[in-house]
Amino acid sequence: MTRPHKRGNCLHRADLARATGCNLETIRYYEKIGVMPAPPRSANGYRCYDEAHVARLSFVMRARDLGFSLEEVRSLLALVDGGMQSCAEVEALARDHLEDVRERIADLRRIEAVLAETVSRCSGRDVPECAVIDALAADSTRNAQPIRPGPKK
Amino acid sequence: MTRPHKRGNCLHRADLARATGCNLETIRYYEKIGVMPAPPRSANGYRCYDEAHVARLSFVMRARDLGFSLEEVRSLLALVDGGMQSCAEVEALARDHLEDVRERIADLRRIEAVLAETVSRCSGRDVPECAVIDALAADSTRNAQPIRPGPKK
DNA sequence: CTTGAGCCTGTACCGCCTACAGACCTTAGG
DNA sequence: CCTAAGGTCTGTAGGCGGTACAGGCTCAAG
Repeated sequence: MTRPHKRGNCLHRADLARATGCNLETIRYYEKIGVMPAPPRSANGYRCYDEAHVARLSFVMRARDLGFSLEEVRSLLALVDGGMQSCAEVEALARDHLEDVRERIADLRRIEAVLAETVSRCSGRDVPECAVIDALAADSTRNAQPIRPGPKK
Repeated sequence: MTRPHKRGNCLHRADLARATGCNLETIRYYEKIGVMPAPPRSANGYRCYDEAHVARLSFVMRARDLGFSLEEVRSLLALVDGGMQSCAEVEALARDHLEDVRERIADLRRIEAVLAETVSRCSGRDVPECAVIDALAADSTRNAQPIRPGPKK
């Protein structure tokens, strides 16, 4: 055994971190913002976690992996904790999030297209003309107003 | 004319904001972090911008729209400012960024697939069983270690 | 006894802004 | 001339989602 500190069947912070793959400090952070409950403490003041905490933090981590914001995670947890009369609410939350994800994908694909097209026009030679710079410098596609638009009340 | 304040042919912060679509406060922020140069001031202490500032900030905004980080923007600007002997360096930067964008898309598509599949299994009825919750609670796919892995090292 | 690991707390920092407080200046209207 | 409205200035706080470090305990092993 390399493990120090006797523990009365309780998991310390590092154990919880290892069990869930969560960063050590993040556990404390989640406690501070109320995503994880403040666990009981053992006599020395150490946090004392159990399997329920492992399950909850794993839940949180999986939700985060799927891109749910902490606010969304909080909502999910509230629905789970609240006896969960309704799968429908959870589903709505997940569908909203799915919509967000799809929008982000669409945004990135637009960016990808512009970027790929631009890069493809690069000569690759060491000359002062640069397609990328030109594309960025060209006053096209951006949504700016003309300067001093005249009497605009 | 609705515009207050006489200006000796100089653009004030709000003018620059309007001309570029940039947020007013962000201009000050970009100056603070060195992405925009500190402009000359007129007698009253107001920042005094010109067309060159409009061009530069537009450049920055377009790069940001394409998802370049401010650090990357700084590099692009340095290459532009440095006489630009080499389009190759700019191209490399843009290609790297394109790679990043593609990876982010791939990540999001994986998330989308899981989310869509999970949501599709929802009953939609007001019942305690919920495919989303089950999926999040199931101790599958995440990269955690077993608790107390015994003598390790 | 000393060393080292692990834990505790609080706080600062990261990127990228955004917003507000409190002061000053300018201009138009009465 | 005075006032009100709006622009500008500065510094600083907040927000997301953490991450990291300093300074101080406790604990177990050598």
